[in-house]
Amino acid sequence: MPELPEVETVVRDLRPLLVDRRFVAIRTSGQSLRAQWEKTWEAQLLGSLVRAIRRRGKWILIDLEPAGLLVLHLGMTGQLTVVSTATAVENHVHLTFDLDTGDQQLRFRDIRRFGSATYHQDEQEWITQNPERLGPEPFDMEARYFREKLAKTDRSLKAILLDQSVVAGVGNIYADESLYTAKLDPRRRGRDLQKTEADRLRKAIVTVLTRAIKYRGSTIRNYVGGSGLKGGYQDEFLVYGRTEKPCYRCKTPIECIRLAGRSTHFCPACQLPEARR
DNA sequence: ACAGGATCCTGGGGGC
DNA sequence: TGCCCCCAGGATCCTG
Repeated sequence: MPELPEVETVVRDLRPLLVDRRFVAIRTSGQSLRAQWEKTWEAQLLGSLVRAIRRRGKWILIDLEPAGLLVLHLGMTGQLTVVSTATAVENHVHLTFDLDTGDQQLRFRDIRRFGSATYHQDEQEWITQNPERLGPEPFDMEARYFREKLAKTDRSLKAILLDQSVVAGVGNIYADESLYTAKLDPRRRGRDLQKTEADRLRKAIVTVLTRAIKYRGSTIRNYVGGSGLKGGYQDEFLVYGRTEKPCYRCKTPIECIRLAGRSTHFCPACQLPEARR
C-alpha cells in the first residue's frame, strides 16, 4: 500500500497530535505482524515522551525521550492514526498506545499484517538490524548518483525504481506514474538510458511524489492519513490502473503487463524511445 | 546478476 | 446466496 506520499501524509498528520505526548498504556492484539513484537519493549515505551516523528523511505520513525526509537512500516494495508479513546475499535487493530491527553490513542491497524512495528535503542541500531539498505530520499538524490546506478545494471527501469536500496520510497503506483511522466518504457534496461533520459526520470519522480503529497497520497482501498482522512491522488493518476483506457497524451490504449512481479501500466506508444516512435 | 515465482495475510470483486 | 479464483500502495526468500 502506502508509498512515500502516503507515509509522508501520515507523519505530517500525526506530528501535532503526537509530539510532546507520553505513552501511558500499551495494548497488543496478540496477532503477529511481519516482525515479532517483544513484550519487553513495552517497559521501555511506557512513560516515554515523543520528541519527534519523521519518515525515511516508507518507514515511520518516532523518536522517544529519554531514549529509544519506535519504527513502523505500513506494509500494504497499515493504518496509523490518533483517535479519540471513545472511537469504536475496528477489527485488525494490533497496537494501541494511550496518550497522556487522557482521551486519545495511537492505533496501528493492519488488515493483512504485512506491516511491522519494532523498538530500537537508537537509529543506528535500527539501521544495523534492518536488512533493507535504504537508498537516498528521492528529493535529495543527486543526478550523478542516479545516472551511475542506472548505468551499472541490466535490470528493467520498473525493477530499479521498486528497489528501495536505489531510491527510497517509490512503490508500484509512483513507479508507473514517474515512468509515464518521463516518457520511458518500464521494460528498458537501466544501462540503456541516455544521460538526459536518466535525468528526466529523476525529475519525474520528484514531480510526481511532490504532487501526490499535495493531494495527501492515494487511497485505493485501505489507506488513510494520520487523522483517518483518505487521500485524493487516486483521481489524478495518469496511467496507474488505466488499463485499456486512452492515453492522455496520444489516445493509445494503456497496457498492463507483469514486470518485476508487479502489475505495470504504461502507454505502448509514447513511452517508447524516441528512435522507435 | 537478474527474472520469476512463492510466501507472509485478509478482503473485495467478478464469474458462474 | 455461495463458491472459487484472481487481484491488491510491500518485502523477502528461493530457484534457475
